[in-house]
Amino acid sequence: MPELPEVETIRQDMLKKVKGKKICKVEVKNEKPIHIPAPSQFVKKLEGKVFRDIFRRGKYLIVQINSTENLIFHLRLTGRLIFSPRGERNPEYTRIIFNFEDKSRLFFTDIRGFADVYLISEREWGEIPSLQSIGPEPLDPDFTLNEFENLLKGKKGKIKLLLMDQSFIAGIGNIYSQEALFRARIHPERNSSQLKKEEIKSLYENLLSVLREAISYRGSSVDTYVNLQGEKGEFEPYLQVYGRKGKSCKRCANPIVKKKIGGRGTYFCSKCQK
DNA sequence: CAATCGTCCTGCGGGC
DNA sequence: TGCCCGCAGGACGATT
Repeated sequence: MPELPEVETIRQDMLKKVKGKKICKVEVKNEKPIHIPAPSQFVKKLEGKVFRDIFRRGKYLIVQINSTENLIFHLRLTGRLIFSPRGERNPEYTRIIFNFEDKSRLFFTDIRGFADVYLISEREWGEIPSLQSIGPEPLDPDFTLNEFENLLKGKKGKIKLLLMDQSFIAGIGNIYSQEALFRARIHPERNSSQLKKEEIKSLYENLLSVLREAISYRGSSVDTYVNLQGEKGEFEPYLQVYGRKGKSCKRCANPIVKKKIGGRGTYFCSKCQK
C-alpha cells in the first residue's frame, strides 16, 4: 500500500522517466478508475499533451498537463504506475496505457480496483474532497515541531487514527503510523490529548525520520507496491513492528502484539510502547 | 456529533 | 492435499 514514501519514490522516478514526454495515445482498458471527466473526454483531452512537472500531495500524485489541468492519481491499496521504455506487453491488471511519442509507455495498473484517476483543473479540486481538505505535508520545511504541537491542540481520540487522518496530516497510512509510534515508544491507543510535551516532540522527530529513511530506501513493498521500474522498495527490512506479530520486540524482546484499531491491523509492543 | 461499521475488490494464507 | 473461508486495507457514506 503506497503511502507518502512510496508515492514520493514514484514521483522522483517519473521526473526522470516521463517528465517532458508527449502523449500520442491513451488507451483505456478499464474505465472504473476514471472519475472525472468521462473516459472519452479523458482520452481526448490528454492526447497531444505533455507530462509537465510532477508533484505529490499526501498520497496523491499530480501530473501537470498544462497551466490549468492536472492528471491526478491515488493508488489506494494496489494501484501501480509502471514505465516501459520500449514495447513490452501490458503488465497484469493494466487499466490505462499512456503511449508517448518516443514509443515509451506508462501503465496504470490495479488489482483490487480501488485506485482513482482524475483530470481536473485546480479550481475543481473540490471535486476531490480528501484533496481539498488535506492536512499539512510532514516533510515540508514549514512543518515544524511548533506546527505539530498546534495541530494536536484540541484533538482527541487514539493517536494512531489521528496520524492516519489525511485531513490532520498528509500521507501517513497504516504502516508508517505504526513505525513512528514504535520509534517514539507511544502506544497506538493513547489519547491524542494526553500526550506529554516530550512525547509529542519524539513523535514528531520519529515520524519525520522514518518517512525520510523510507524515501531514501525507495519505500516498503508491503502488499503489492513497486516503483516505476516495477522494482520492490528496500525499506521492509528496516520496518520494526509492522507485520511482526508474535516476534520479539527489536527493543525489549517482548512479543509484538496485533490488535484491530479503527478496523485496521495494528502491531505494537505493549511493554515498551506506553 | 463523533465513533464505528460496511463497502468496494481480489489474492492469498490459515486451517481443517 | 486441496479447498474454502476470511482477512487485508484507503477513504467514503451510512448508521448509531
